[in-house]
Amino acid sequence: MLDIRRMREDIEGVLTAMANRNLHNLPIRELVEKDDRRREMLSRIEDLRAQLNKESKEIGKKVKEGGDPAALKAALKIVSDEISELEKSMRELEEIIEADMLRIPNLPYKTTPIGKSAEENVVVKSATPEKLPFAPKSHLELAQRLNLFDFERASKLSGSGFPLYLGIGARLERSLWNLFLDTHTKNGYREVIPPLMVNRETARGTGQWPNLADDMYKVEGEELYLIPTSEVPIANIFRGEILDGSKMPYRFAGYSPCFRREAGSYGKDTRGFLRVHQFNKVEMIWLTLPERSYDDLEVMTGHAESILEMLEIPYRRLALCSGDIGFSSAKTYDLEVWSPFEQRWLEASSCSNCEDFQARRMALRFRREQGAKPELVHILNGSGLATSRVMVALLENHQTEEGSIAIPPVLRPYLCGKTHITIDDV
RNA sequence: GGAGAGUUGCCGGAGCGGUCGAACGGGGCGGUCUCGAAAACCGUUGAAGGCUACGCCUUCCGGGGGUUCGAAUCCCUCACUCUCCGCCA
Repeated sequence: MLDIRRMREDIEGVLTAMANRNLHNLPIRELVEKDDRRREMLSRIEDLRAQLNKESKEIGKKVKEGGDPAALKAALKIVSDEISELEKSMRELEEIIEADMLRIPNLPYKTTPIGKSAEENVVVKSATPEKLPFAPKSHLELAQRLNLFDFERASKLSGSGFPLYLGIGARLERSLWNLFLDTHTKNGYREVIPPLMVNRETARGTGQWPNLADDMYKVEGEELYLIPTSEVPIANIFRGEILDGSKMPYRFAGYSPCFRREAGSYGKDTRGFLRVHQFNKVEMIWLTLPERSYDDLEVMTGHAESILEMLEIPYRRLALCSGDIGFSSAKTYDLEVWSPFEQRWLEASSCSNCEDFQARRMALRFRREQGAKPELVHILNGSGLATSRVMVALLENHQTEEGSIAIPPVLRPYLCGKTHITIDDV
């Protein structure tokens, strides 16, 4: 959520920022007008209430002294009724204002490139993938040959887009998130296992609700959603609290399965692991100070990159343009891994600085020192990493001519020291 | 699933329908004392918003609604916590 004062002060700037997100019909001006009306009502109500409080105390005194307060009571009843009526109208207006405010996305940061769509994202750095000395197979073909996953039976169990890992495939998947978590804890992150279902308030805090609610699975008969990313529960851990600024940044790394309906994306990357309804991800969350959040974004993104380097997977980093960053983000880096079979880059991580956008929604604040005013926390989130996309790159980049997979040294301790995954492992 | 109890400020813990933003204790901060420290004593210590602002006003005692001139105090409702029973991983 944006600060409505920001809109009041710089309405043109906000409109321009939204235009850079390809949003041209947001009710910004209307919101400011509504807020004007809200403020008028508020000060009227406060005046009346001051009068009511003061004179109600007079009644108390009079009663104690044995006087008859009937006349005063009648007069105050009128004031009281007027307050009730005004409050009702103001509540209605506030609900309208909030409903609109919740649907206005964050402002892109000044270093976010201006652009309309993914084509205008800026490559910050990029590996030049070596060409394999043989015709590379797709991750699907490799996985089927080695019997790592079973997509057919998975769809029997749950429908399309659900993974079923088997044997060494399951073990490999688990070794990936173990490596990720171990790396993060070495880097000083605190490990988390969050709830996989969250209530509406939590989904609202990070910005999934109401705008992106249709992308989440909702539990029937309950006000609960399956998390689309563990960013949602982790970033909300301290919702409504005031943190100790001297202990910040707070950094968390959490593994969870992620559930996404992917409504409306049929036909796009639907084969194999590229787009699924359930995948595994380790998420990094920073609750940090405003003045350092952009430096922290670099550090956090570097942590995700270091894992790709350990796994010897070619990757590149993009700065997403204003038209492509997510709803809550002010600045986002995407990390993309190379698919030798498809000869293209695949998104494996997204690292964002949401500044105080989510913190304002969830009233998450910190205090620099005793007695200082609470300030809004800056929240960063980053995938570190999504195992399914990494799995695709791992299989395809480390395949051998015979169709086995060379295991990068860093992963071998998690796989009993094995150097290759071969058909014999089945 | 059944029965009961509770939810108050940084923490513990009072609270009669009428100066209750809230007694009391602890903690924190400041001060007196001291060579310093402890003890003791004194003071201070929540948030949000508004204003013809170094002062005043409004709101907040789990969330929401109601009764009333007036509610932390009464009523309804929801959420959560705890205890006992049942069931289970």
